[in-house]
Amino acid sequence: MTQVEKTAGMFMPVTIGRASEEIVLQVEAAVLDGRLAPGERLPSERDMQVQFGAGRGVIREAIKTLQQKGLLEVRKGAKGGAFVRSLDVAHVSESLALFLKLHPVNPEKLIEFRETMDRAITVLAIARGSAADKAALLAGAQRLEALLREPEPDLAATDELDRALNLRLARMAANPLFEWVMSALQMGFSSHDYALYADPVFREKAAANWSDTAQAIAAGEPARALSFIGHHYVLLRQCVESRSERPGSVEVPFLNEPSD
Amino acid sequence: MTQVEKTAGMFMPVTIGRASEEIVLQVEAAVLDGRLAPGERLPSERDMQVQFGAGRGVIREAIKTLQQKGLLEVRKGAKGGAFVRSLDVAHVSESLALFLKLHPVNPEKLIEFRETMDRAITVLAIARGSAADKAALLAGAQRLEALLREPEPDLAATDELDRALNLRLARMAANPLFEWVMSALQMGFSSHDYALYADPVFREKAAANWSDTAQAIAAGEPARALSFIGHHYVLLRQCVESRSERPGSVEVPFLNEPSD
DNA sequence: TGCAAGGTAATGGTCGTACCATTTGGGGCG
DNA sequence: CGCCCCAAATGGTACGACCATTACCTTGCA
Repeated sequence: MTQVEKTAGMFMPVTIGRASEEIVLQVEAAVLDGRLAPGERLPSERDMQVQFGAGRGVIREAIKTLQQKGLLEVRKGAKGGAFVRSLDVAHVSESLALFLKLHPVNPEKLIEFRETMDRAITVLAIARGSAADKAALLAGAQRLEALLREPEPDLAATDELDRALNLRLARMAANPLFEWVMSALQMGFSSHDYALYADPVFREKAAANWSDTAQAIAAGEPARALSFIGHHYVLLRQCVESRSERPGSVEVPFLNEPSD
Repeated sequence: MTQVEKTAGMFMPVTIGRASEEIVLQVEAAVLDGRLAPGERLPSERDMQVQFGAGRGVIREAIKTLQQKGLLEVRKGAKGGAFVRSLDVAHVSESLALFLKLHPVNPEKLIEFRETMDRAITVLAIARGSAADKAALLAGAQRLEALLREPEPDLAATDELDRALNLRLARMAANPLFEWVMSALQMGFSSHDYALYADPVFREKAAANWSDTAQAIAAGEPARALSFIGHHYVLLRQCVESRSERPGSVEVPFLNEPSD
């Protein structure tokens, strides 16, 4: 390594307390104030071992922490190493999603919250979404409807498409905070919509309603769109309530284990 | 360790891919489906080394990751070890704060999101909040107004009180999701509010408006309350815009470092 | 000359061992 | 009976070795 490291002198040997925490703080500070930009590469573990005056295990633990924080991305092999990463909103959503998985909420509360978000997002998306976005949303909704009208719908595929559509809609709102929350909600719980599409009674109505909603959005008709959204959540509430009336598997209602 | 570990047979030796990731997944799964409850202690690193059939470094890296996720808390010394922790919303806040530091979102987006939440919360709080809650909210708002009318207001105190009022309002909505999301975003908001209360021009109006809002909520008048909330955000927008017009200290606008 | 195959060096991933630092708890001594 | 000190448990750190993967370069063949 004859090439001069940019990070030469950027880091101080650690002396106090938990060494790895100290390293995390130093690197994090360097990223936050721009001394390290996204895409830049940190020295190799063995070089940092020298710069920080610490053992390699400590360096690796610090990198692991920073990786988990979403600040670093690690590639192996020659020209590999730890690279500064531009933290994306999905990472923050994961954090919230994990929290939500550990704190089960009443389905009604979840529906209430989602409906609130959905209404706000829809209005914003109509105002800000591009024509291409709206066309794509409509096409997706119609594809979802087609999938759901098949005699034996692929629920995994429809669930996935439903998620993608919701996420696209949130993105059209052009406000990362809405995107963050919706994305977290999707990661945190998902089986409501899944259940909605699982029931053949609700499936068709919900599918048609999605298309209607997308059409209203594409046409720039917020009032119509909000009506359809209201309809969607009426269906969802009916579906959830009808399931909770039936005994059996009521105890663990809406948290699906990501079984792998 | 003659005592039988509860975790005996709970974990499988790792064989595939990145070993530490595999361990993280196994422990996370155990926590998520309740096999490991908050407060419980995992085996010692040396024991897990045997259970997972991996080196100690790998175990430690997995623990570090889980610690960073907020799922574990590590204590050293005898009777120490890794303990399952009940993930709190503050952890999500940290994650979001880091994101906001790296991707400063337009203050307008922040305000937009918050206004949406606030309107929904207000309507719910009026419908569901107890009389005692409403009285306490009103009393707090009036105390805030009194504090802000002093010639030299204690901005730290008013900021704290404002925070408490917002949190109380969110709690009155009786939907934990609103409360969590508002909590997670508190620190993104706080410097805006700080600016609002720091400016003597806006201070008085905002203070009076808080009281008006609380009064409308206490009186069960949603339309009035929403009008006042609209007024609040008009003020906030004016304040932010007037600050962004003035050069100087615009670079570091709204995130205050939680220095500890 | 061009391209493909194999070698080589850089680098993260894993393992093992040894030792240090901290905390708990109990046993011995006053 | 109470205080102090030592021993055990356990996380924290260091060092060294080797493996696996990857990018790059050299060599040799067409």
